[in-house]
Amino acid sequence: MLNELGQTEQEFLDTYNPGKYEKPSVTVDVLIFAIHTVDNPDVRKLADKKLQVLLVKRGNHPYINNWAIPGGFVKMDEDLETAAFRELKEETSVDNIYLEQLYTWGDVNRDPRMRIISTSYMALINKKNCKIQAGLDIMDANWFDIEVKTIEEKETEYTDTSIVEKTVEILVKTNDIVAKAKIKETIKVVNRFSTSKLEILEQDNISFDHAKILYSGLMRMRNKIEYTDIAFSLLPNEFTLAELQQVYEVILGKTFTKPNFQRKIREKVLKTDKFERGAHRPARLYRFNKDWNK
Amino acid sequence: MLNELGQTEQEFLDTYNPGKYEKPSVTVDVLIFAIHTVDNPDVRKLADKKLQVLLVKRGNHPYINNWAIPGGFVKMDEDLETAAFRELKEETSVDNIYLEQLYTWGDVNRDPRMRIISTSYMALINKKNCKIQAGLDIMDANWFDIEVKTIEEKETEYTDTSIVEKTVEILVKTNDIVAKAKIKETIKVVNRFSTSKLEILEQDNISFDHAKILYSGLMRMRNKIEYTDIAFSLLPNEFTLAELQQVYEVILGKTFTKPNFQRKIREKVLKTDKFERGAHRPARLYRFNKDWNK
DNA sequence: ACAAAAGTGTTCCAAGTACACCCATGG
DNA sequence: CCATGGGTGTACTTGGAACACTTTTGT
Repeated sequence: MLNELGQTEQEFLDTYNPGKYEKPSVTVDVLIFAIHTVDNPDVRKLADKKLQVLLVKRGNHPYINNWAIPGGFVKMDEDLETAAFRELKEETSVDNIYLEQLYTWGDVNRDPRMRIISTSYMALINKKNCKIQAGLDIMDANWFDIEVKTIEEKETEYTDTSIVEKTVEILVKTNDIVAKAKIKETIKVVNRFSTSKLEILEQDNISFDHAKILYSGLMRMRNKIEYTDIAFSLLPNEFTLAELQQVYEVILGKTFTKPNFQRKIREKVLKTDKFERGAHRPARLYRFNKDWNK
Repeated sequence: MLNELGQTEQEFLDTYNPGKYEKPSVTVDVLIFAIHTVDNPDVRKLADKKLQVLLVKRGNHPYINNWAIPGGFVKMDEDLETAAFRELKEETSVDNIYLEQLYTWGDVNRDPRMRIISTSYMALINKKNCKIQAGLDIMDANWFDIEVKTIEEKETEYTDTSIVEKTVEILVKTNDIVAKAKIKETIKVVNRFSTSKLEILEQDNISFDHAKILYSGLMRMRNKIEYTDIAFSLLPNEFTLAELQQVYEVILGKTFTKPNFQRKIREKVLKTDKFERGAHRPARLYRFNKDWNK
């Protein structure tokens, strides 16, 4: 089969010039989430749990000394997902993890250096399996507690259109570092078509559009925890039902009553014969039932 | 604030060389779905509905004369989403549409010409609003009926691992063109971690990895129709409940009973005073209730 | 009249929600 | 003994699935 120039496929490929056009750079950014357990000095009280994200400090312009989602350029000889795994390993050296592609961010001016298109991934890890390693050109890496607050929610109704504008504040912090951003989410419904848009209104100590990436990762997590297994990726192989409940609560930002929660997740777990140690009244340990959706 | 070389941000940006590393090309591919109504000569019988996708014929190597998802390179001065809208408009010239980012495909050897990373989008359109336009380097564009058949589903169970391998055949066809592919989906669960992989086993008359893109678009559609509004994007502003039911059935590949379906979508629609015309027994027209989830 | 589709009601079951209660244990 | 959390049962409500039935209209 010949093309319009009378070339065979081999001839076409041999003369093809891939450098003809200017190209954007491509990076991967990996949101690494974990649950942090805050041990309580009073044994009778339950240990608290917090949702955390791993951020790295930028060592160069732009956003020098601000915090960013770990990531880097995709190499020419590695798949996109391989690049994400590589970035993840450079930070955490985990063996077995959950990694999911989230979204690709491609606005023209996301990065002041040049056109960069970035595919974001989300990793959920069990903190006991990982040690944070400082990367090469990274000055520092740290786990940040996450707080999301809705500041304002406004709805405007027209005949065939409705616009919902929601302003949220994302705050991430360690014991002595704070970074934050104010984000506006606009959901517009015109007739039967809905569109959604994210904007950064203001930000402090957070780099690029990373607050948007973090926010959309959190929202994806909230959605997926309801109908998938992802909660278990944040826990060790064996866990108590109270721990599992805490994970659901900290991600969804709401509370459940114990009997109802246990019925809700009944099919997703299997009893073991083991019990936790060192607690007030040791609770039974459970493990994930991989056949729950059959 | 100075970096390690003692540069200010402006100095850094002025001397920054974006061409240092080799870069992949970036494209967008837009899956354009629509519902086709097959009018029935017998007025007393209900018109049939089919799910269709718009494909274009490749005019050059590789995969010359095979069919492909419409798409093209992202320009340096346009956002990723803008590029997707541009591609969509080049094919359909629609005014108001649903467009959603699906997934970014970044395997090293997706394209024999060079390294291409492609972000796929999904558009759902109402066929009455669009005329197909042949693009510039496109020989032909056509609506294809879609059929998905599960060929085999095999499950292997180990102590801590289970592997589900599902083989499906995707067949797209017009009156005189057929293209098809066999795809294997592997879902592996190790302990509490699940991973999923798509492979093309064989394909005929379909270009690149586009069968994978089409398959994952179809699956996304099936998932989203259950908890979102997307079905309405495929219909005109006013529709009968039977039409809406047909859309659900054709996307999910299963049937509903009328009373149950109507209760299921009761909250999502609003009655109008109008009735359809020309039917055996004209049915009431409904429209989308944009406030259904309040 | 009858075929085909529009349109409505009733019953059953499963999953979620609210709430009430007893049991075990460290301080 | 009592605070704190572990563990269980019961009743109510909601949404889906199955099925039975009446009404309207072109041929």
